[in-house]
Amino acid sequence: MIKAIRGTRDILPPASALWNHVESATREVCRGFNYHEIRTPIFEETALFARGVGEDTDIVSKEMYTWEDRDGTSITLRPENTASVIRAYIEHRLDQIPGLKRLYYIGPMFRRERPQKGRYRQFSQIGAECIGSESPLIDAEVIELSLEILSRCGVQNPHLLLNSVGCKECRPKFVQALRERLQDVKGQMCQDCQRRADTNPLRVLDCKVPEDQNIIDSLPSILEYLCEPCAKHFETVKGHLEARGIDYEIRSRLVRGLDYYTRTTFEVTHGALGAQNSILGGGRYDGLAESLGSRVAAPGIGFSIGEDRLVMAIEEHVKGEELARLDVFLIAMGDPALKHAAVLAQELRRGGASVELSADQKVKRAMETANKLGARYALILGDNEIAAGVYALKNMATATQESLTREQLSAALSRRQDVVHHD
RNA sequence: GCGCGUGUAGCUCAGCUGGUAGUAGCGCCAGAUUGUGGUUCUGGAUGUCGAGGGUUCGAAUCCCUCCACGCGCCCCA
Repeated sequence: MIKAIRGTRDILPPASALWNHVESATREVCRGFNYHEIRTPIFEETALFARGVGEDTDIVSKEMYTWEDRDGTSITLRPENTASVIRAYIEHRLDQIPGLKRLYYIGPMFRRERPQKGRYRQFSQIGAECIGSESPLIDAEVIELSLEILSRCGVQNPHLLLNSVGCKECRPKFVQALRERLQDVKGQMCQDCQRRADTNPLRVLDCKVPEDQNIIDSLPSILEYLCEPCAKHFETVKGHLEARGIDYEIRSRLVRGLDYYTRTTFEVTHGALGAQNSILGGGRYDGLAESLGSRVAAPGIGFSIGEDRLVMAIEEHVKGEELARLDVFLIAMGDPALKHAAVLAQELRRGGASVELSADQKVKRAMETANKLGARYALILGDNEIAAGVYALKNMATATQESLTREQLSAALSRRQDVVHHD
């Protein structure tokens, strides 16, 4: 039997209801911030990611799904979406349209890594980008948006980590200083760090080996090397976050894996996600457009949320079963009742209720089914009801049943709907 | 890509040092006088023991390879 390939998975009901919940909450929040959806292709020319994300990153050097198209073009399934968004921005000259471009996206990304909990080869990201401004006010807005999405989706206790990685003026000076310092101390560090000290000194800062922490604490901090404009930018971002009542922790060791980041970088972690505790990552990318070969500047900042991890973070207390619960299981007995019931089902659905018409006319069997489906109500329609012009509505949880007129029925169900929709 | 671990009915698992799978729990199906479920009772179905190969008279149990999943590393969402 053929199975889903490694690192991919099916999302079935009722779990899929959680994904819908997350996505509709996202869309609502984005609309509130005036961010609008952009849909870019799932595959692009390989060069876009190589140049955008960076040749030396792990993503580009070993994690992309790349193949040669029939005309010889190298094509890659997108491993992330920011490069595509910037490409679209430039391609469609969105800089010529008034106002900043506030965009969001939801969709699958592909990276060929070893799958484990919270890491898949096809995974979904929810992201947003604000393009066209270098203002630190925008940094705060984007961070606020990201946290608001998490909050509205039901994530509890997110922890925001904040840093600045400087710009192309000041970061090289820091890397140089770090490299020099590491030459003196790397002998006392773990094997990995000894290797990183030469290959990618910034990565040393991310080391989690307990014995290395004291040494890492003694290493130079990027924040001490920020140039005047970068330092000022960072201070202003912090001020705007505080004005918004957003708590953050400065984590000068926070280095992100994509080459395009400049100045502000941030990450949100969440407990109980295992080794992949990062639920959201983002940062500013003022030089990205230029590195894609654009003559048009497109400074911006954005983030992406791991949707799989977001769902994982909320599934303890947000239940798909509840979100997907059937409102009404409609039991009709006899042919006239069945036809009457079909029309009633139409009306109730138009009123916003979910309604399943029982395929079984035996009340006992149908009630069993209603119970197994977890329906909120069983609605019974037989000769007695038709003769009396009423409907028998049974609350499955309380086992209470009442005879209602058509109007009373609508009222009873719409009251219920309000509750449902607020969750 | 590397290391460790796991893989038995739909799900959770039992199966001791190899002898040919379990009255297991939950679920599922059918019944207990035909307009009422969830608790009860009775009966029933279901597994190529992850896949392939090897050792053996004989393997779910030992060995090899592969696959999937979990944990960690690397890295990231």
